[in-house]
Amino acid sequence: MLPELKITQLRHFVWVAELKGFHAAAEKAHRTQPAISLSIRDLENKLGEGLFEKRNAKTAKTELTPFGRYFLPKAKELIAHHDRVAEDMTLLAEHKTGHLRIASVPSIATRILPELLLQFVADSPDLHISFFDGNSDAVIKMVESQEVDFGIASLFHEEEHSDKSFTPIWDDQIGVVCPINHPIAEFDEIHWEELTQYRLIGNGTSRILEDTEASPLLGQSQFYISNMISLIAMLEAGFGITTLPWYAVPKDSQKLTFVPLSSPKVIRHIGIVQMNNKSLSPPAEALVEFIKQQSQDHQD
Amino acid sequence: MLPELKITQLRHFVWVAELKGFHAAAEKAHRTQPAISLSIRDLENKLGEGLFEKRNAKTAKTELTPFGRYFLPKAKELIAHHDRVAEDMTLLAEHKTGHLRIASVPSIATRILPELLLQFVADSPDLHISFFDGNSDAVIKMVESQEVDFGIASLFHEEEHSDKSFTPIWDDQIGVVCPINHPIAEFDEIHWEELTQYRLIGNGTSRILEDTEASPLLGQSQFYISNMISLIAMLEAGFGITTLPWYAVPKDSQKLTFVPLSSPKVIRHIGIVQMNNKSLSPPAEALVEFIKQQSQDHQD
DNA sequence: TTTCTTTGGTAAGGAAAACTTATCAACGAA
DNA sequence: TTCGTTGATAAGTTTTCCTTACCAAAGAAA
Repeated sequence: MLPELKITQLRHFVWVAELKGFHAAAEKAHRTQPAISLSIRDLENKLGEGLFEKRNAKTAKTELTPFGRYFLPKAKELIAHHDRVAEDMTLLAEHKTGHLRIASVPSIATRILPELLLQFVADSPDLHISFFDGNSDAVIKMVESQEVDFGIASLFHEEEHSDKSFTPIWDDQIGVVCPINHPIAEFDEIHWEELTQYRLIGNGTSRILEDTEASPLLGQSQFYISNMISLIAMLEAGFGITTLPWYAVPKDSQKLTFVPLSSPKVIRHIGIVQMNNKSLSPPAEALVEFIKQQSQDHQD
Repeated sequence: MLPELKITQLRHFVWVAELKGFHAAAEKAHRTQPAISLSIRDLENKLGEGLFEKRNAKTAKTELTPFGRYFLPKAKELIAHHDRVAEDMTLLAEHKTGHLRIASVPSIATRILPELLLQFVADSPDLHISFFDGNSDAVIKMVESQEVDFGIASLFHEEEHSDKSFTPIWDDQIGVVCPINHPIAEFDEIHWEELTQYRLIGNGTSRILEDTEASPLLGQSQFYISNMISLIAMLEAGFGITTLPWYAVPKDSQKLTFVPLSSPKVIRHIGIVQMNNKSLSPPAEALVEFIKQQSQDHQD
């Protein structure tokens, strides 16, 4: 019942009106002049009224009818609205804008994400990012409840989470962290049994060793420190040694060093967790791609 | 560079989203389901991002992606805006709304226009009308300066006004107005020379007779009254008689009667004056058409 | 389980819309 | 007058859109 006005037609109309000529408008539209003529005529038919003064008669200038004059600002507004929406959506699709929510385990959150996000955000000034951290279980829970677009976690058992998918990105090897002047600091790698003679401090990541041959180490620990800051302080004070995944070791520590465990060689796969049937928002998708790309580059 | 979103496509998208299905949307759009599928796919390609969750996979329900969810309200707004504009313009073209300015000579203004406008406005509740009256010269001036959309006037000499067009509507015959008990009230028509024996009052319309054989009458007039109300009062008081065009005679006078002049038979053509190269606004055009139609009907 | 029904996606052909080239008439300027 | 410009018009082609016919997947019912 209502006519369906095409944005293109409105543009033609506005151009003819503002450039005062069909030829000029045609050039601007990258069309030929008859195309514009027909487009305008069609628009006039749809609206049921002439937009320009009868142009076959002796009139020289292309001039709007009162009806056309009334229509012009409305057409311009509608075009502007359309362009605003189109631009918004395009920017969003190109992840230049939007809101991104992610959750990550602390190790990646502190060691990897900061500079990675910095790079990612560089050409997306309007992108808002909400960031949460927690252990892998917490991260997975947030993915499940869709509080976040995706999560970065380890300890992922596909059997228990058939509704989610896991894409491994980082291989995080467990090793021993000790002061640089500690005897084992010289080692290139170390066997778990060699640790028994030292004071081992347990921490939140220790349970990774639970199902390995090194599990006896866990019972041996006299100290358990869950807070990472405190743990590092204790280690730096020479209080003892601990096992940690590589990415959980502070990057710039002058006083600590990392020696990989050769046996058991425990590799913790950390990667991206997302819901299977939910596709990601464009910025989220873009970040995931960016992460994959970056980790690829770093491996080469 | 920016994609050009078609309103139709947006409608399809909104329908699929709100009716939660392509089939339902297809029915609403009076299209087949594949048409909707293709329309949505095209829209997705334009935006560069999926709007609905991948539907080939095991997902049952038609569900929006986050991107689609974000787009939905914007699409609805844009459609609403479009419809508002389309409706506005359609109403305007159908003269259901708008602003109409006309000028008319008093005779038509008082005798014809009131009930004619009443009829015309009946189905156009939002139509605003500005009305001016004046003698023919004044009316034509207002048309020239485009203060009014068109004018209703007589005394039109095409030679002097080649930039305007005149459409005669009413034929207004000059006659004698006298009290009903006056001797000439009995006549069916009258010759100008028969008037010389009575006291003739001149008025604003008298100069119509200037170029006719009856011009001697003008010099004979002892009284001249320009104001119509006063003139009528004088006539009703039996002070004398006058010549007037038929349409200038008060319609419902109980005390006066009109006797046409048979010689000279002076017919004053009253009609519509408008600019040649300016087309009328839709309501103006509609009123002109309405007037033509009405006068036609009344003649039959 | 198998079958039926519903979902939407895909392919191929045809109708409709949009655009092109070629041409025309009208007007203004040189 | 002639030329250069305006936009309208006709005919034909390209592109877009839509249709019919068919398919695969998944949920419901037998």
